[in-house]
Amino acid sequence: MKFKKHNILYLNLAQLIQEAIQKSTDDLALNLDQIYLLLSTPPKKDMGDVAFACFGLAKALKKSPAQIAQDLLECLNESRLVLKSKNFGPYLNFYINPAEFNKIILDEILSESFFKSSLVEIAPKTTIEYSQPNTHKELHVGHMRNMCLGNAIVNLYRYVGIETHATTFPGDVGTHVAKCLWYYKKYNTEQPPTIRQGAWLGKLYTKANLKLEDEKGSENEEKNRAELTAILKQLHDENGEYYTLWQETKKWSLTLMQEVYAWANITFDSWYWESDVDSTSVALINKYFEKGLFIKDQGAIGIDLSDDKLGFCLLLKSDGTGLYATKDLELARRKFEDQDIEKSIYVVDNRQSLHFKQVFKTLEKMGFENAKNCFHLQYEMVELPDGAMSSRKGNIVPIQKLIDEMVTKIKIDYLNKYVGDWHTCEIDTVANQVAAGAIKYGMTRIDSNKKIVFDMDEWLKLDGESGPYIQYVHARINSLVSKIKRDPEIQFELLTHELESDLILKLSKFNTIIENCVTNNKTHPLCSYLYELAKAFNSFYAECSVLKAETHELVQARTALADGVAIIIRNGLSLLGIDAPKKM
RNA sequence: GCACCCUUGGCCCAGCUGGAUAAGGCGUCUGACUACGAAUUAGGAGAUCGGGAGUUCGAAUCUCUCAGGGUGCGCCA
Repeated sequence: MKFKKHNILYLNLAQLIQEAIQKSTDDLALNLDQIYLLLSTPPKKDMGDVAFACFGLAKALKKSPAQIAQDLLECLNESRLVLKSKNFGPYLNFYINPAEFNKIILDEILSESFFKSSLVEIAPKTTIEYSQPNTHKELHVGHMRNMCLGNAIVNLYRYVGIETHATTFPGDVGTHVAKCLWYYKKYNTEQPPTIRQGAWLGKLYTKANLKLEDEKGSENEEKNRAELTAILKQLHDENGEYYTLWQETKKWSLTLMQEVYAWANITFDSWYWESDVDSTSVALINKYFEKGLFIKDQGAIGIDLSDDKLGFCLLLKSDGTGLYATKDLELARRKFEDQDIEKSIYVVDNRQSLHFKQVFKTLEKMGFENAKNCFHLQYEMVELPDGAMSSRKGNIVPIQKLIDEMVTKIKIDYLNKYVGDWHTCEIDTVANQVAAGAIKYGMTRIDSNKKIVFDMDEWLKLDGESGPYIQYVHARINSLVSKIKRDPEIQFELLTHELESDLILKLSKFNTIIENCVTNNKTHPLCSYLYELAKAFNSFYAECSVLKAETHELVQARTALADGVAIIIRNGLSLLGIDAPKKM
């Protein structure tokens, strides 16, 4: 995808520099794109607001970068956006003219037109698949990372103007289901609870595993295996008591997923169930086997990808049934053909790296043109301090446990003071919004290729760099802004304090940060940005009084600035799937 | 054995599409509230960016190599 040059300041300065280069030499013409990309931020405020590094021109001009910076300085035209320019060694730095810049940026943000235009020039229609939980298992904080990441990426893609289809692919078939039902029918003595049956079911799955593990090597091992095979056959043939039980219990798991999605405010444009692609995926493989693309080896069917250094990809077991890759091929076919998409993104943890390489390569060999536009967006796992989480072993932190503890903690530590003052339901709403802020920010703020070691006590601490810190700034601004009646005309040029211009410059970079997130499929740059913005506001707030500013006009201008910060925060948090409460 | 990912102050983490003095958070030490909402803020101490080599005018950033940690590699999903 290709982005427009949407940063007004950078575009303006790039044009200015281009003119200066043309004026100073005939030998060299840099295009606007190149100059635009060479602009950066100086390390210190007193060195200017934007820097142009001249190193790249040195070779072509046969002059030192420092000399070039000086020469360019002399050739610079006037610009209303630039107060002054100065060379610092090899850098040509610009000081923004607040009289002009403040108004351009804040007008756009306050009218919200800043967020409305598409940032991309070319945008392939994209499907993003995320959240592939298994039924009959409990959702844990590892699934939460996937959901938060996937949802934020979808939001970011849509924000920049890419037509995006969000889809999910839950696993409702397989041996894990058989194990769970086996235990339920034969050994469970408890009555299913009336609420959260899905979580209870997940615990049965763990018990089933422990029992099977326990009886390994005993006289029961063979019997257990035979029983599981029989259950799988019933599920496959779609009849029998286990099939009925499967239908019932699958609903419980679905309810669990829907509760969590509803809490996290996540929706999908389509749901693909694994059971749904099961039989057609086998047919698909057989079709291509007959065409001669796949080979039979030791009774099983697969594709030899060793020429591509991807080993052998097994597609049909010797009993004729499919595997994970089998279903992913059929699912990909449906996405390409049913949804008419050009690009396909899979948000799945990095253990599946080889799997997706094999699937994408196989799709290519099957003749799908868009196979080259498939992308595995991988992320590292969420682990516990004593190692990996495993539903099989039962050492997991369930999502609902995290949510419950977080909500409770927020009510006790922060919202208790409003009891009697606010409606109970209002406290409840805000507690959930703040909990979501903490959890979603926590899940998206770390680079996706770093693992997260989950420690409940650490997560419940809400100070420092956190979602609630940013939400708090928003709430505080909301309270501030509501105290002032706004004039129709604001004198933005009055905002000349260092902390004010710093804030405005940061605000202007919002879309550039988003561009960075989308090009790299990352969420953490947006998190860092919002935190830095919130922090910069707090510094401003501590130093510059808004309500007690010296003049009426300055009160107005600062209020408008604060409002602009709140608007950026609100929009930025919403891309992370986080609400910004008006009070908290 | 092969492949991929990670390694930055006591702990966590940003910077990695090469550039100016490596940015934050937690913890720690010292200050600021009868408040424009302290879920806040001002400041101090704390880093040979895992080791080594190379490319470059310039490397936390790119290449190679070594070490440590993690993950994956045909009948689970």
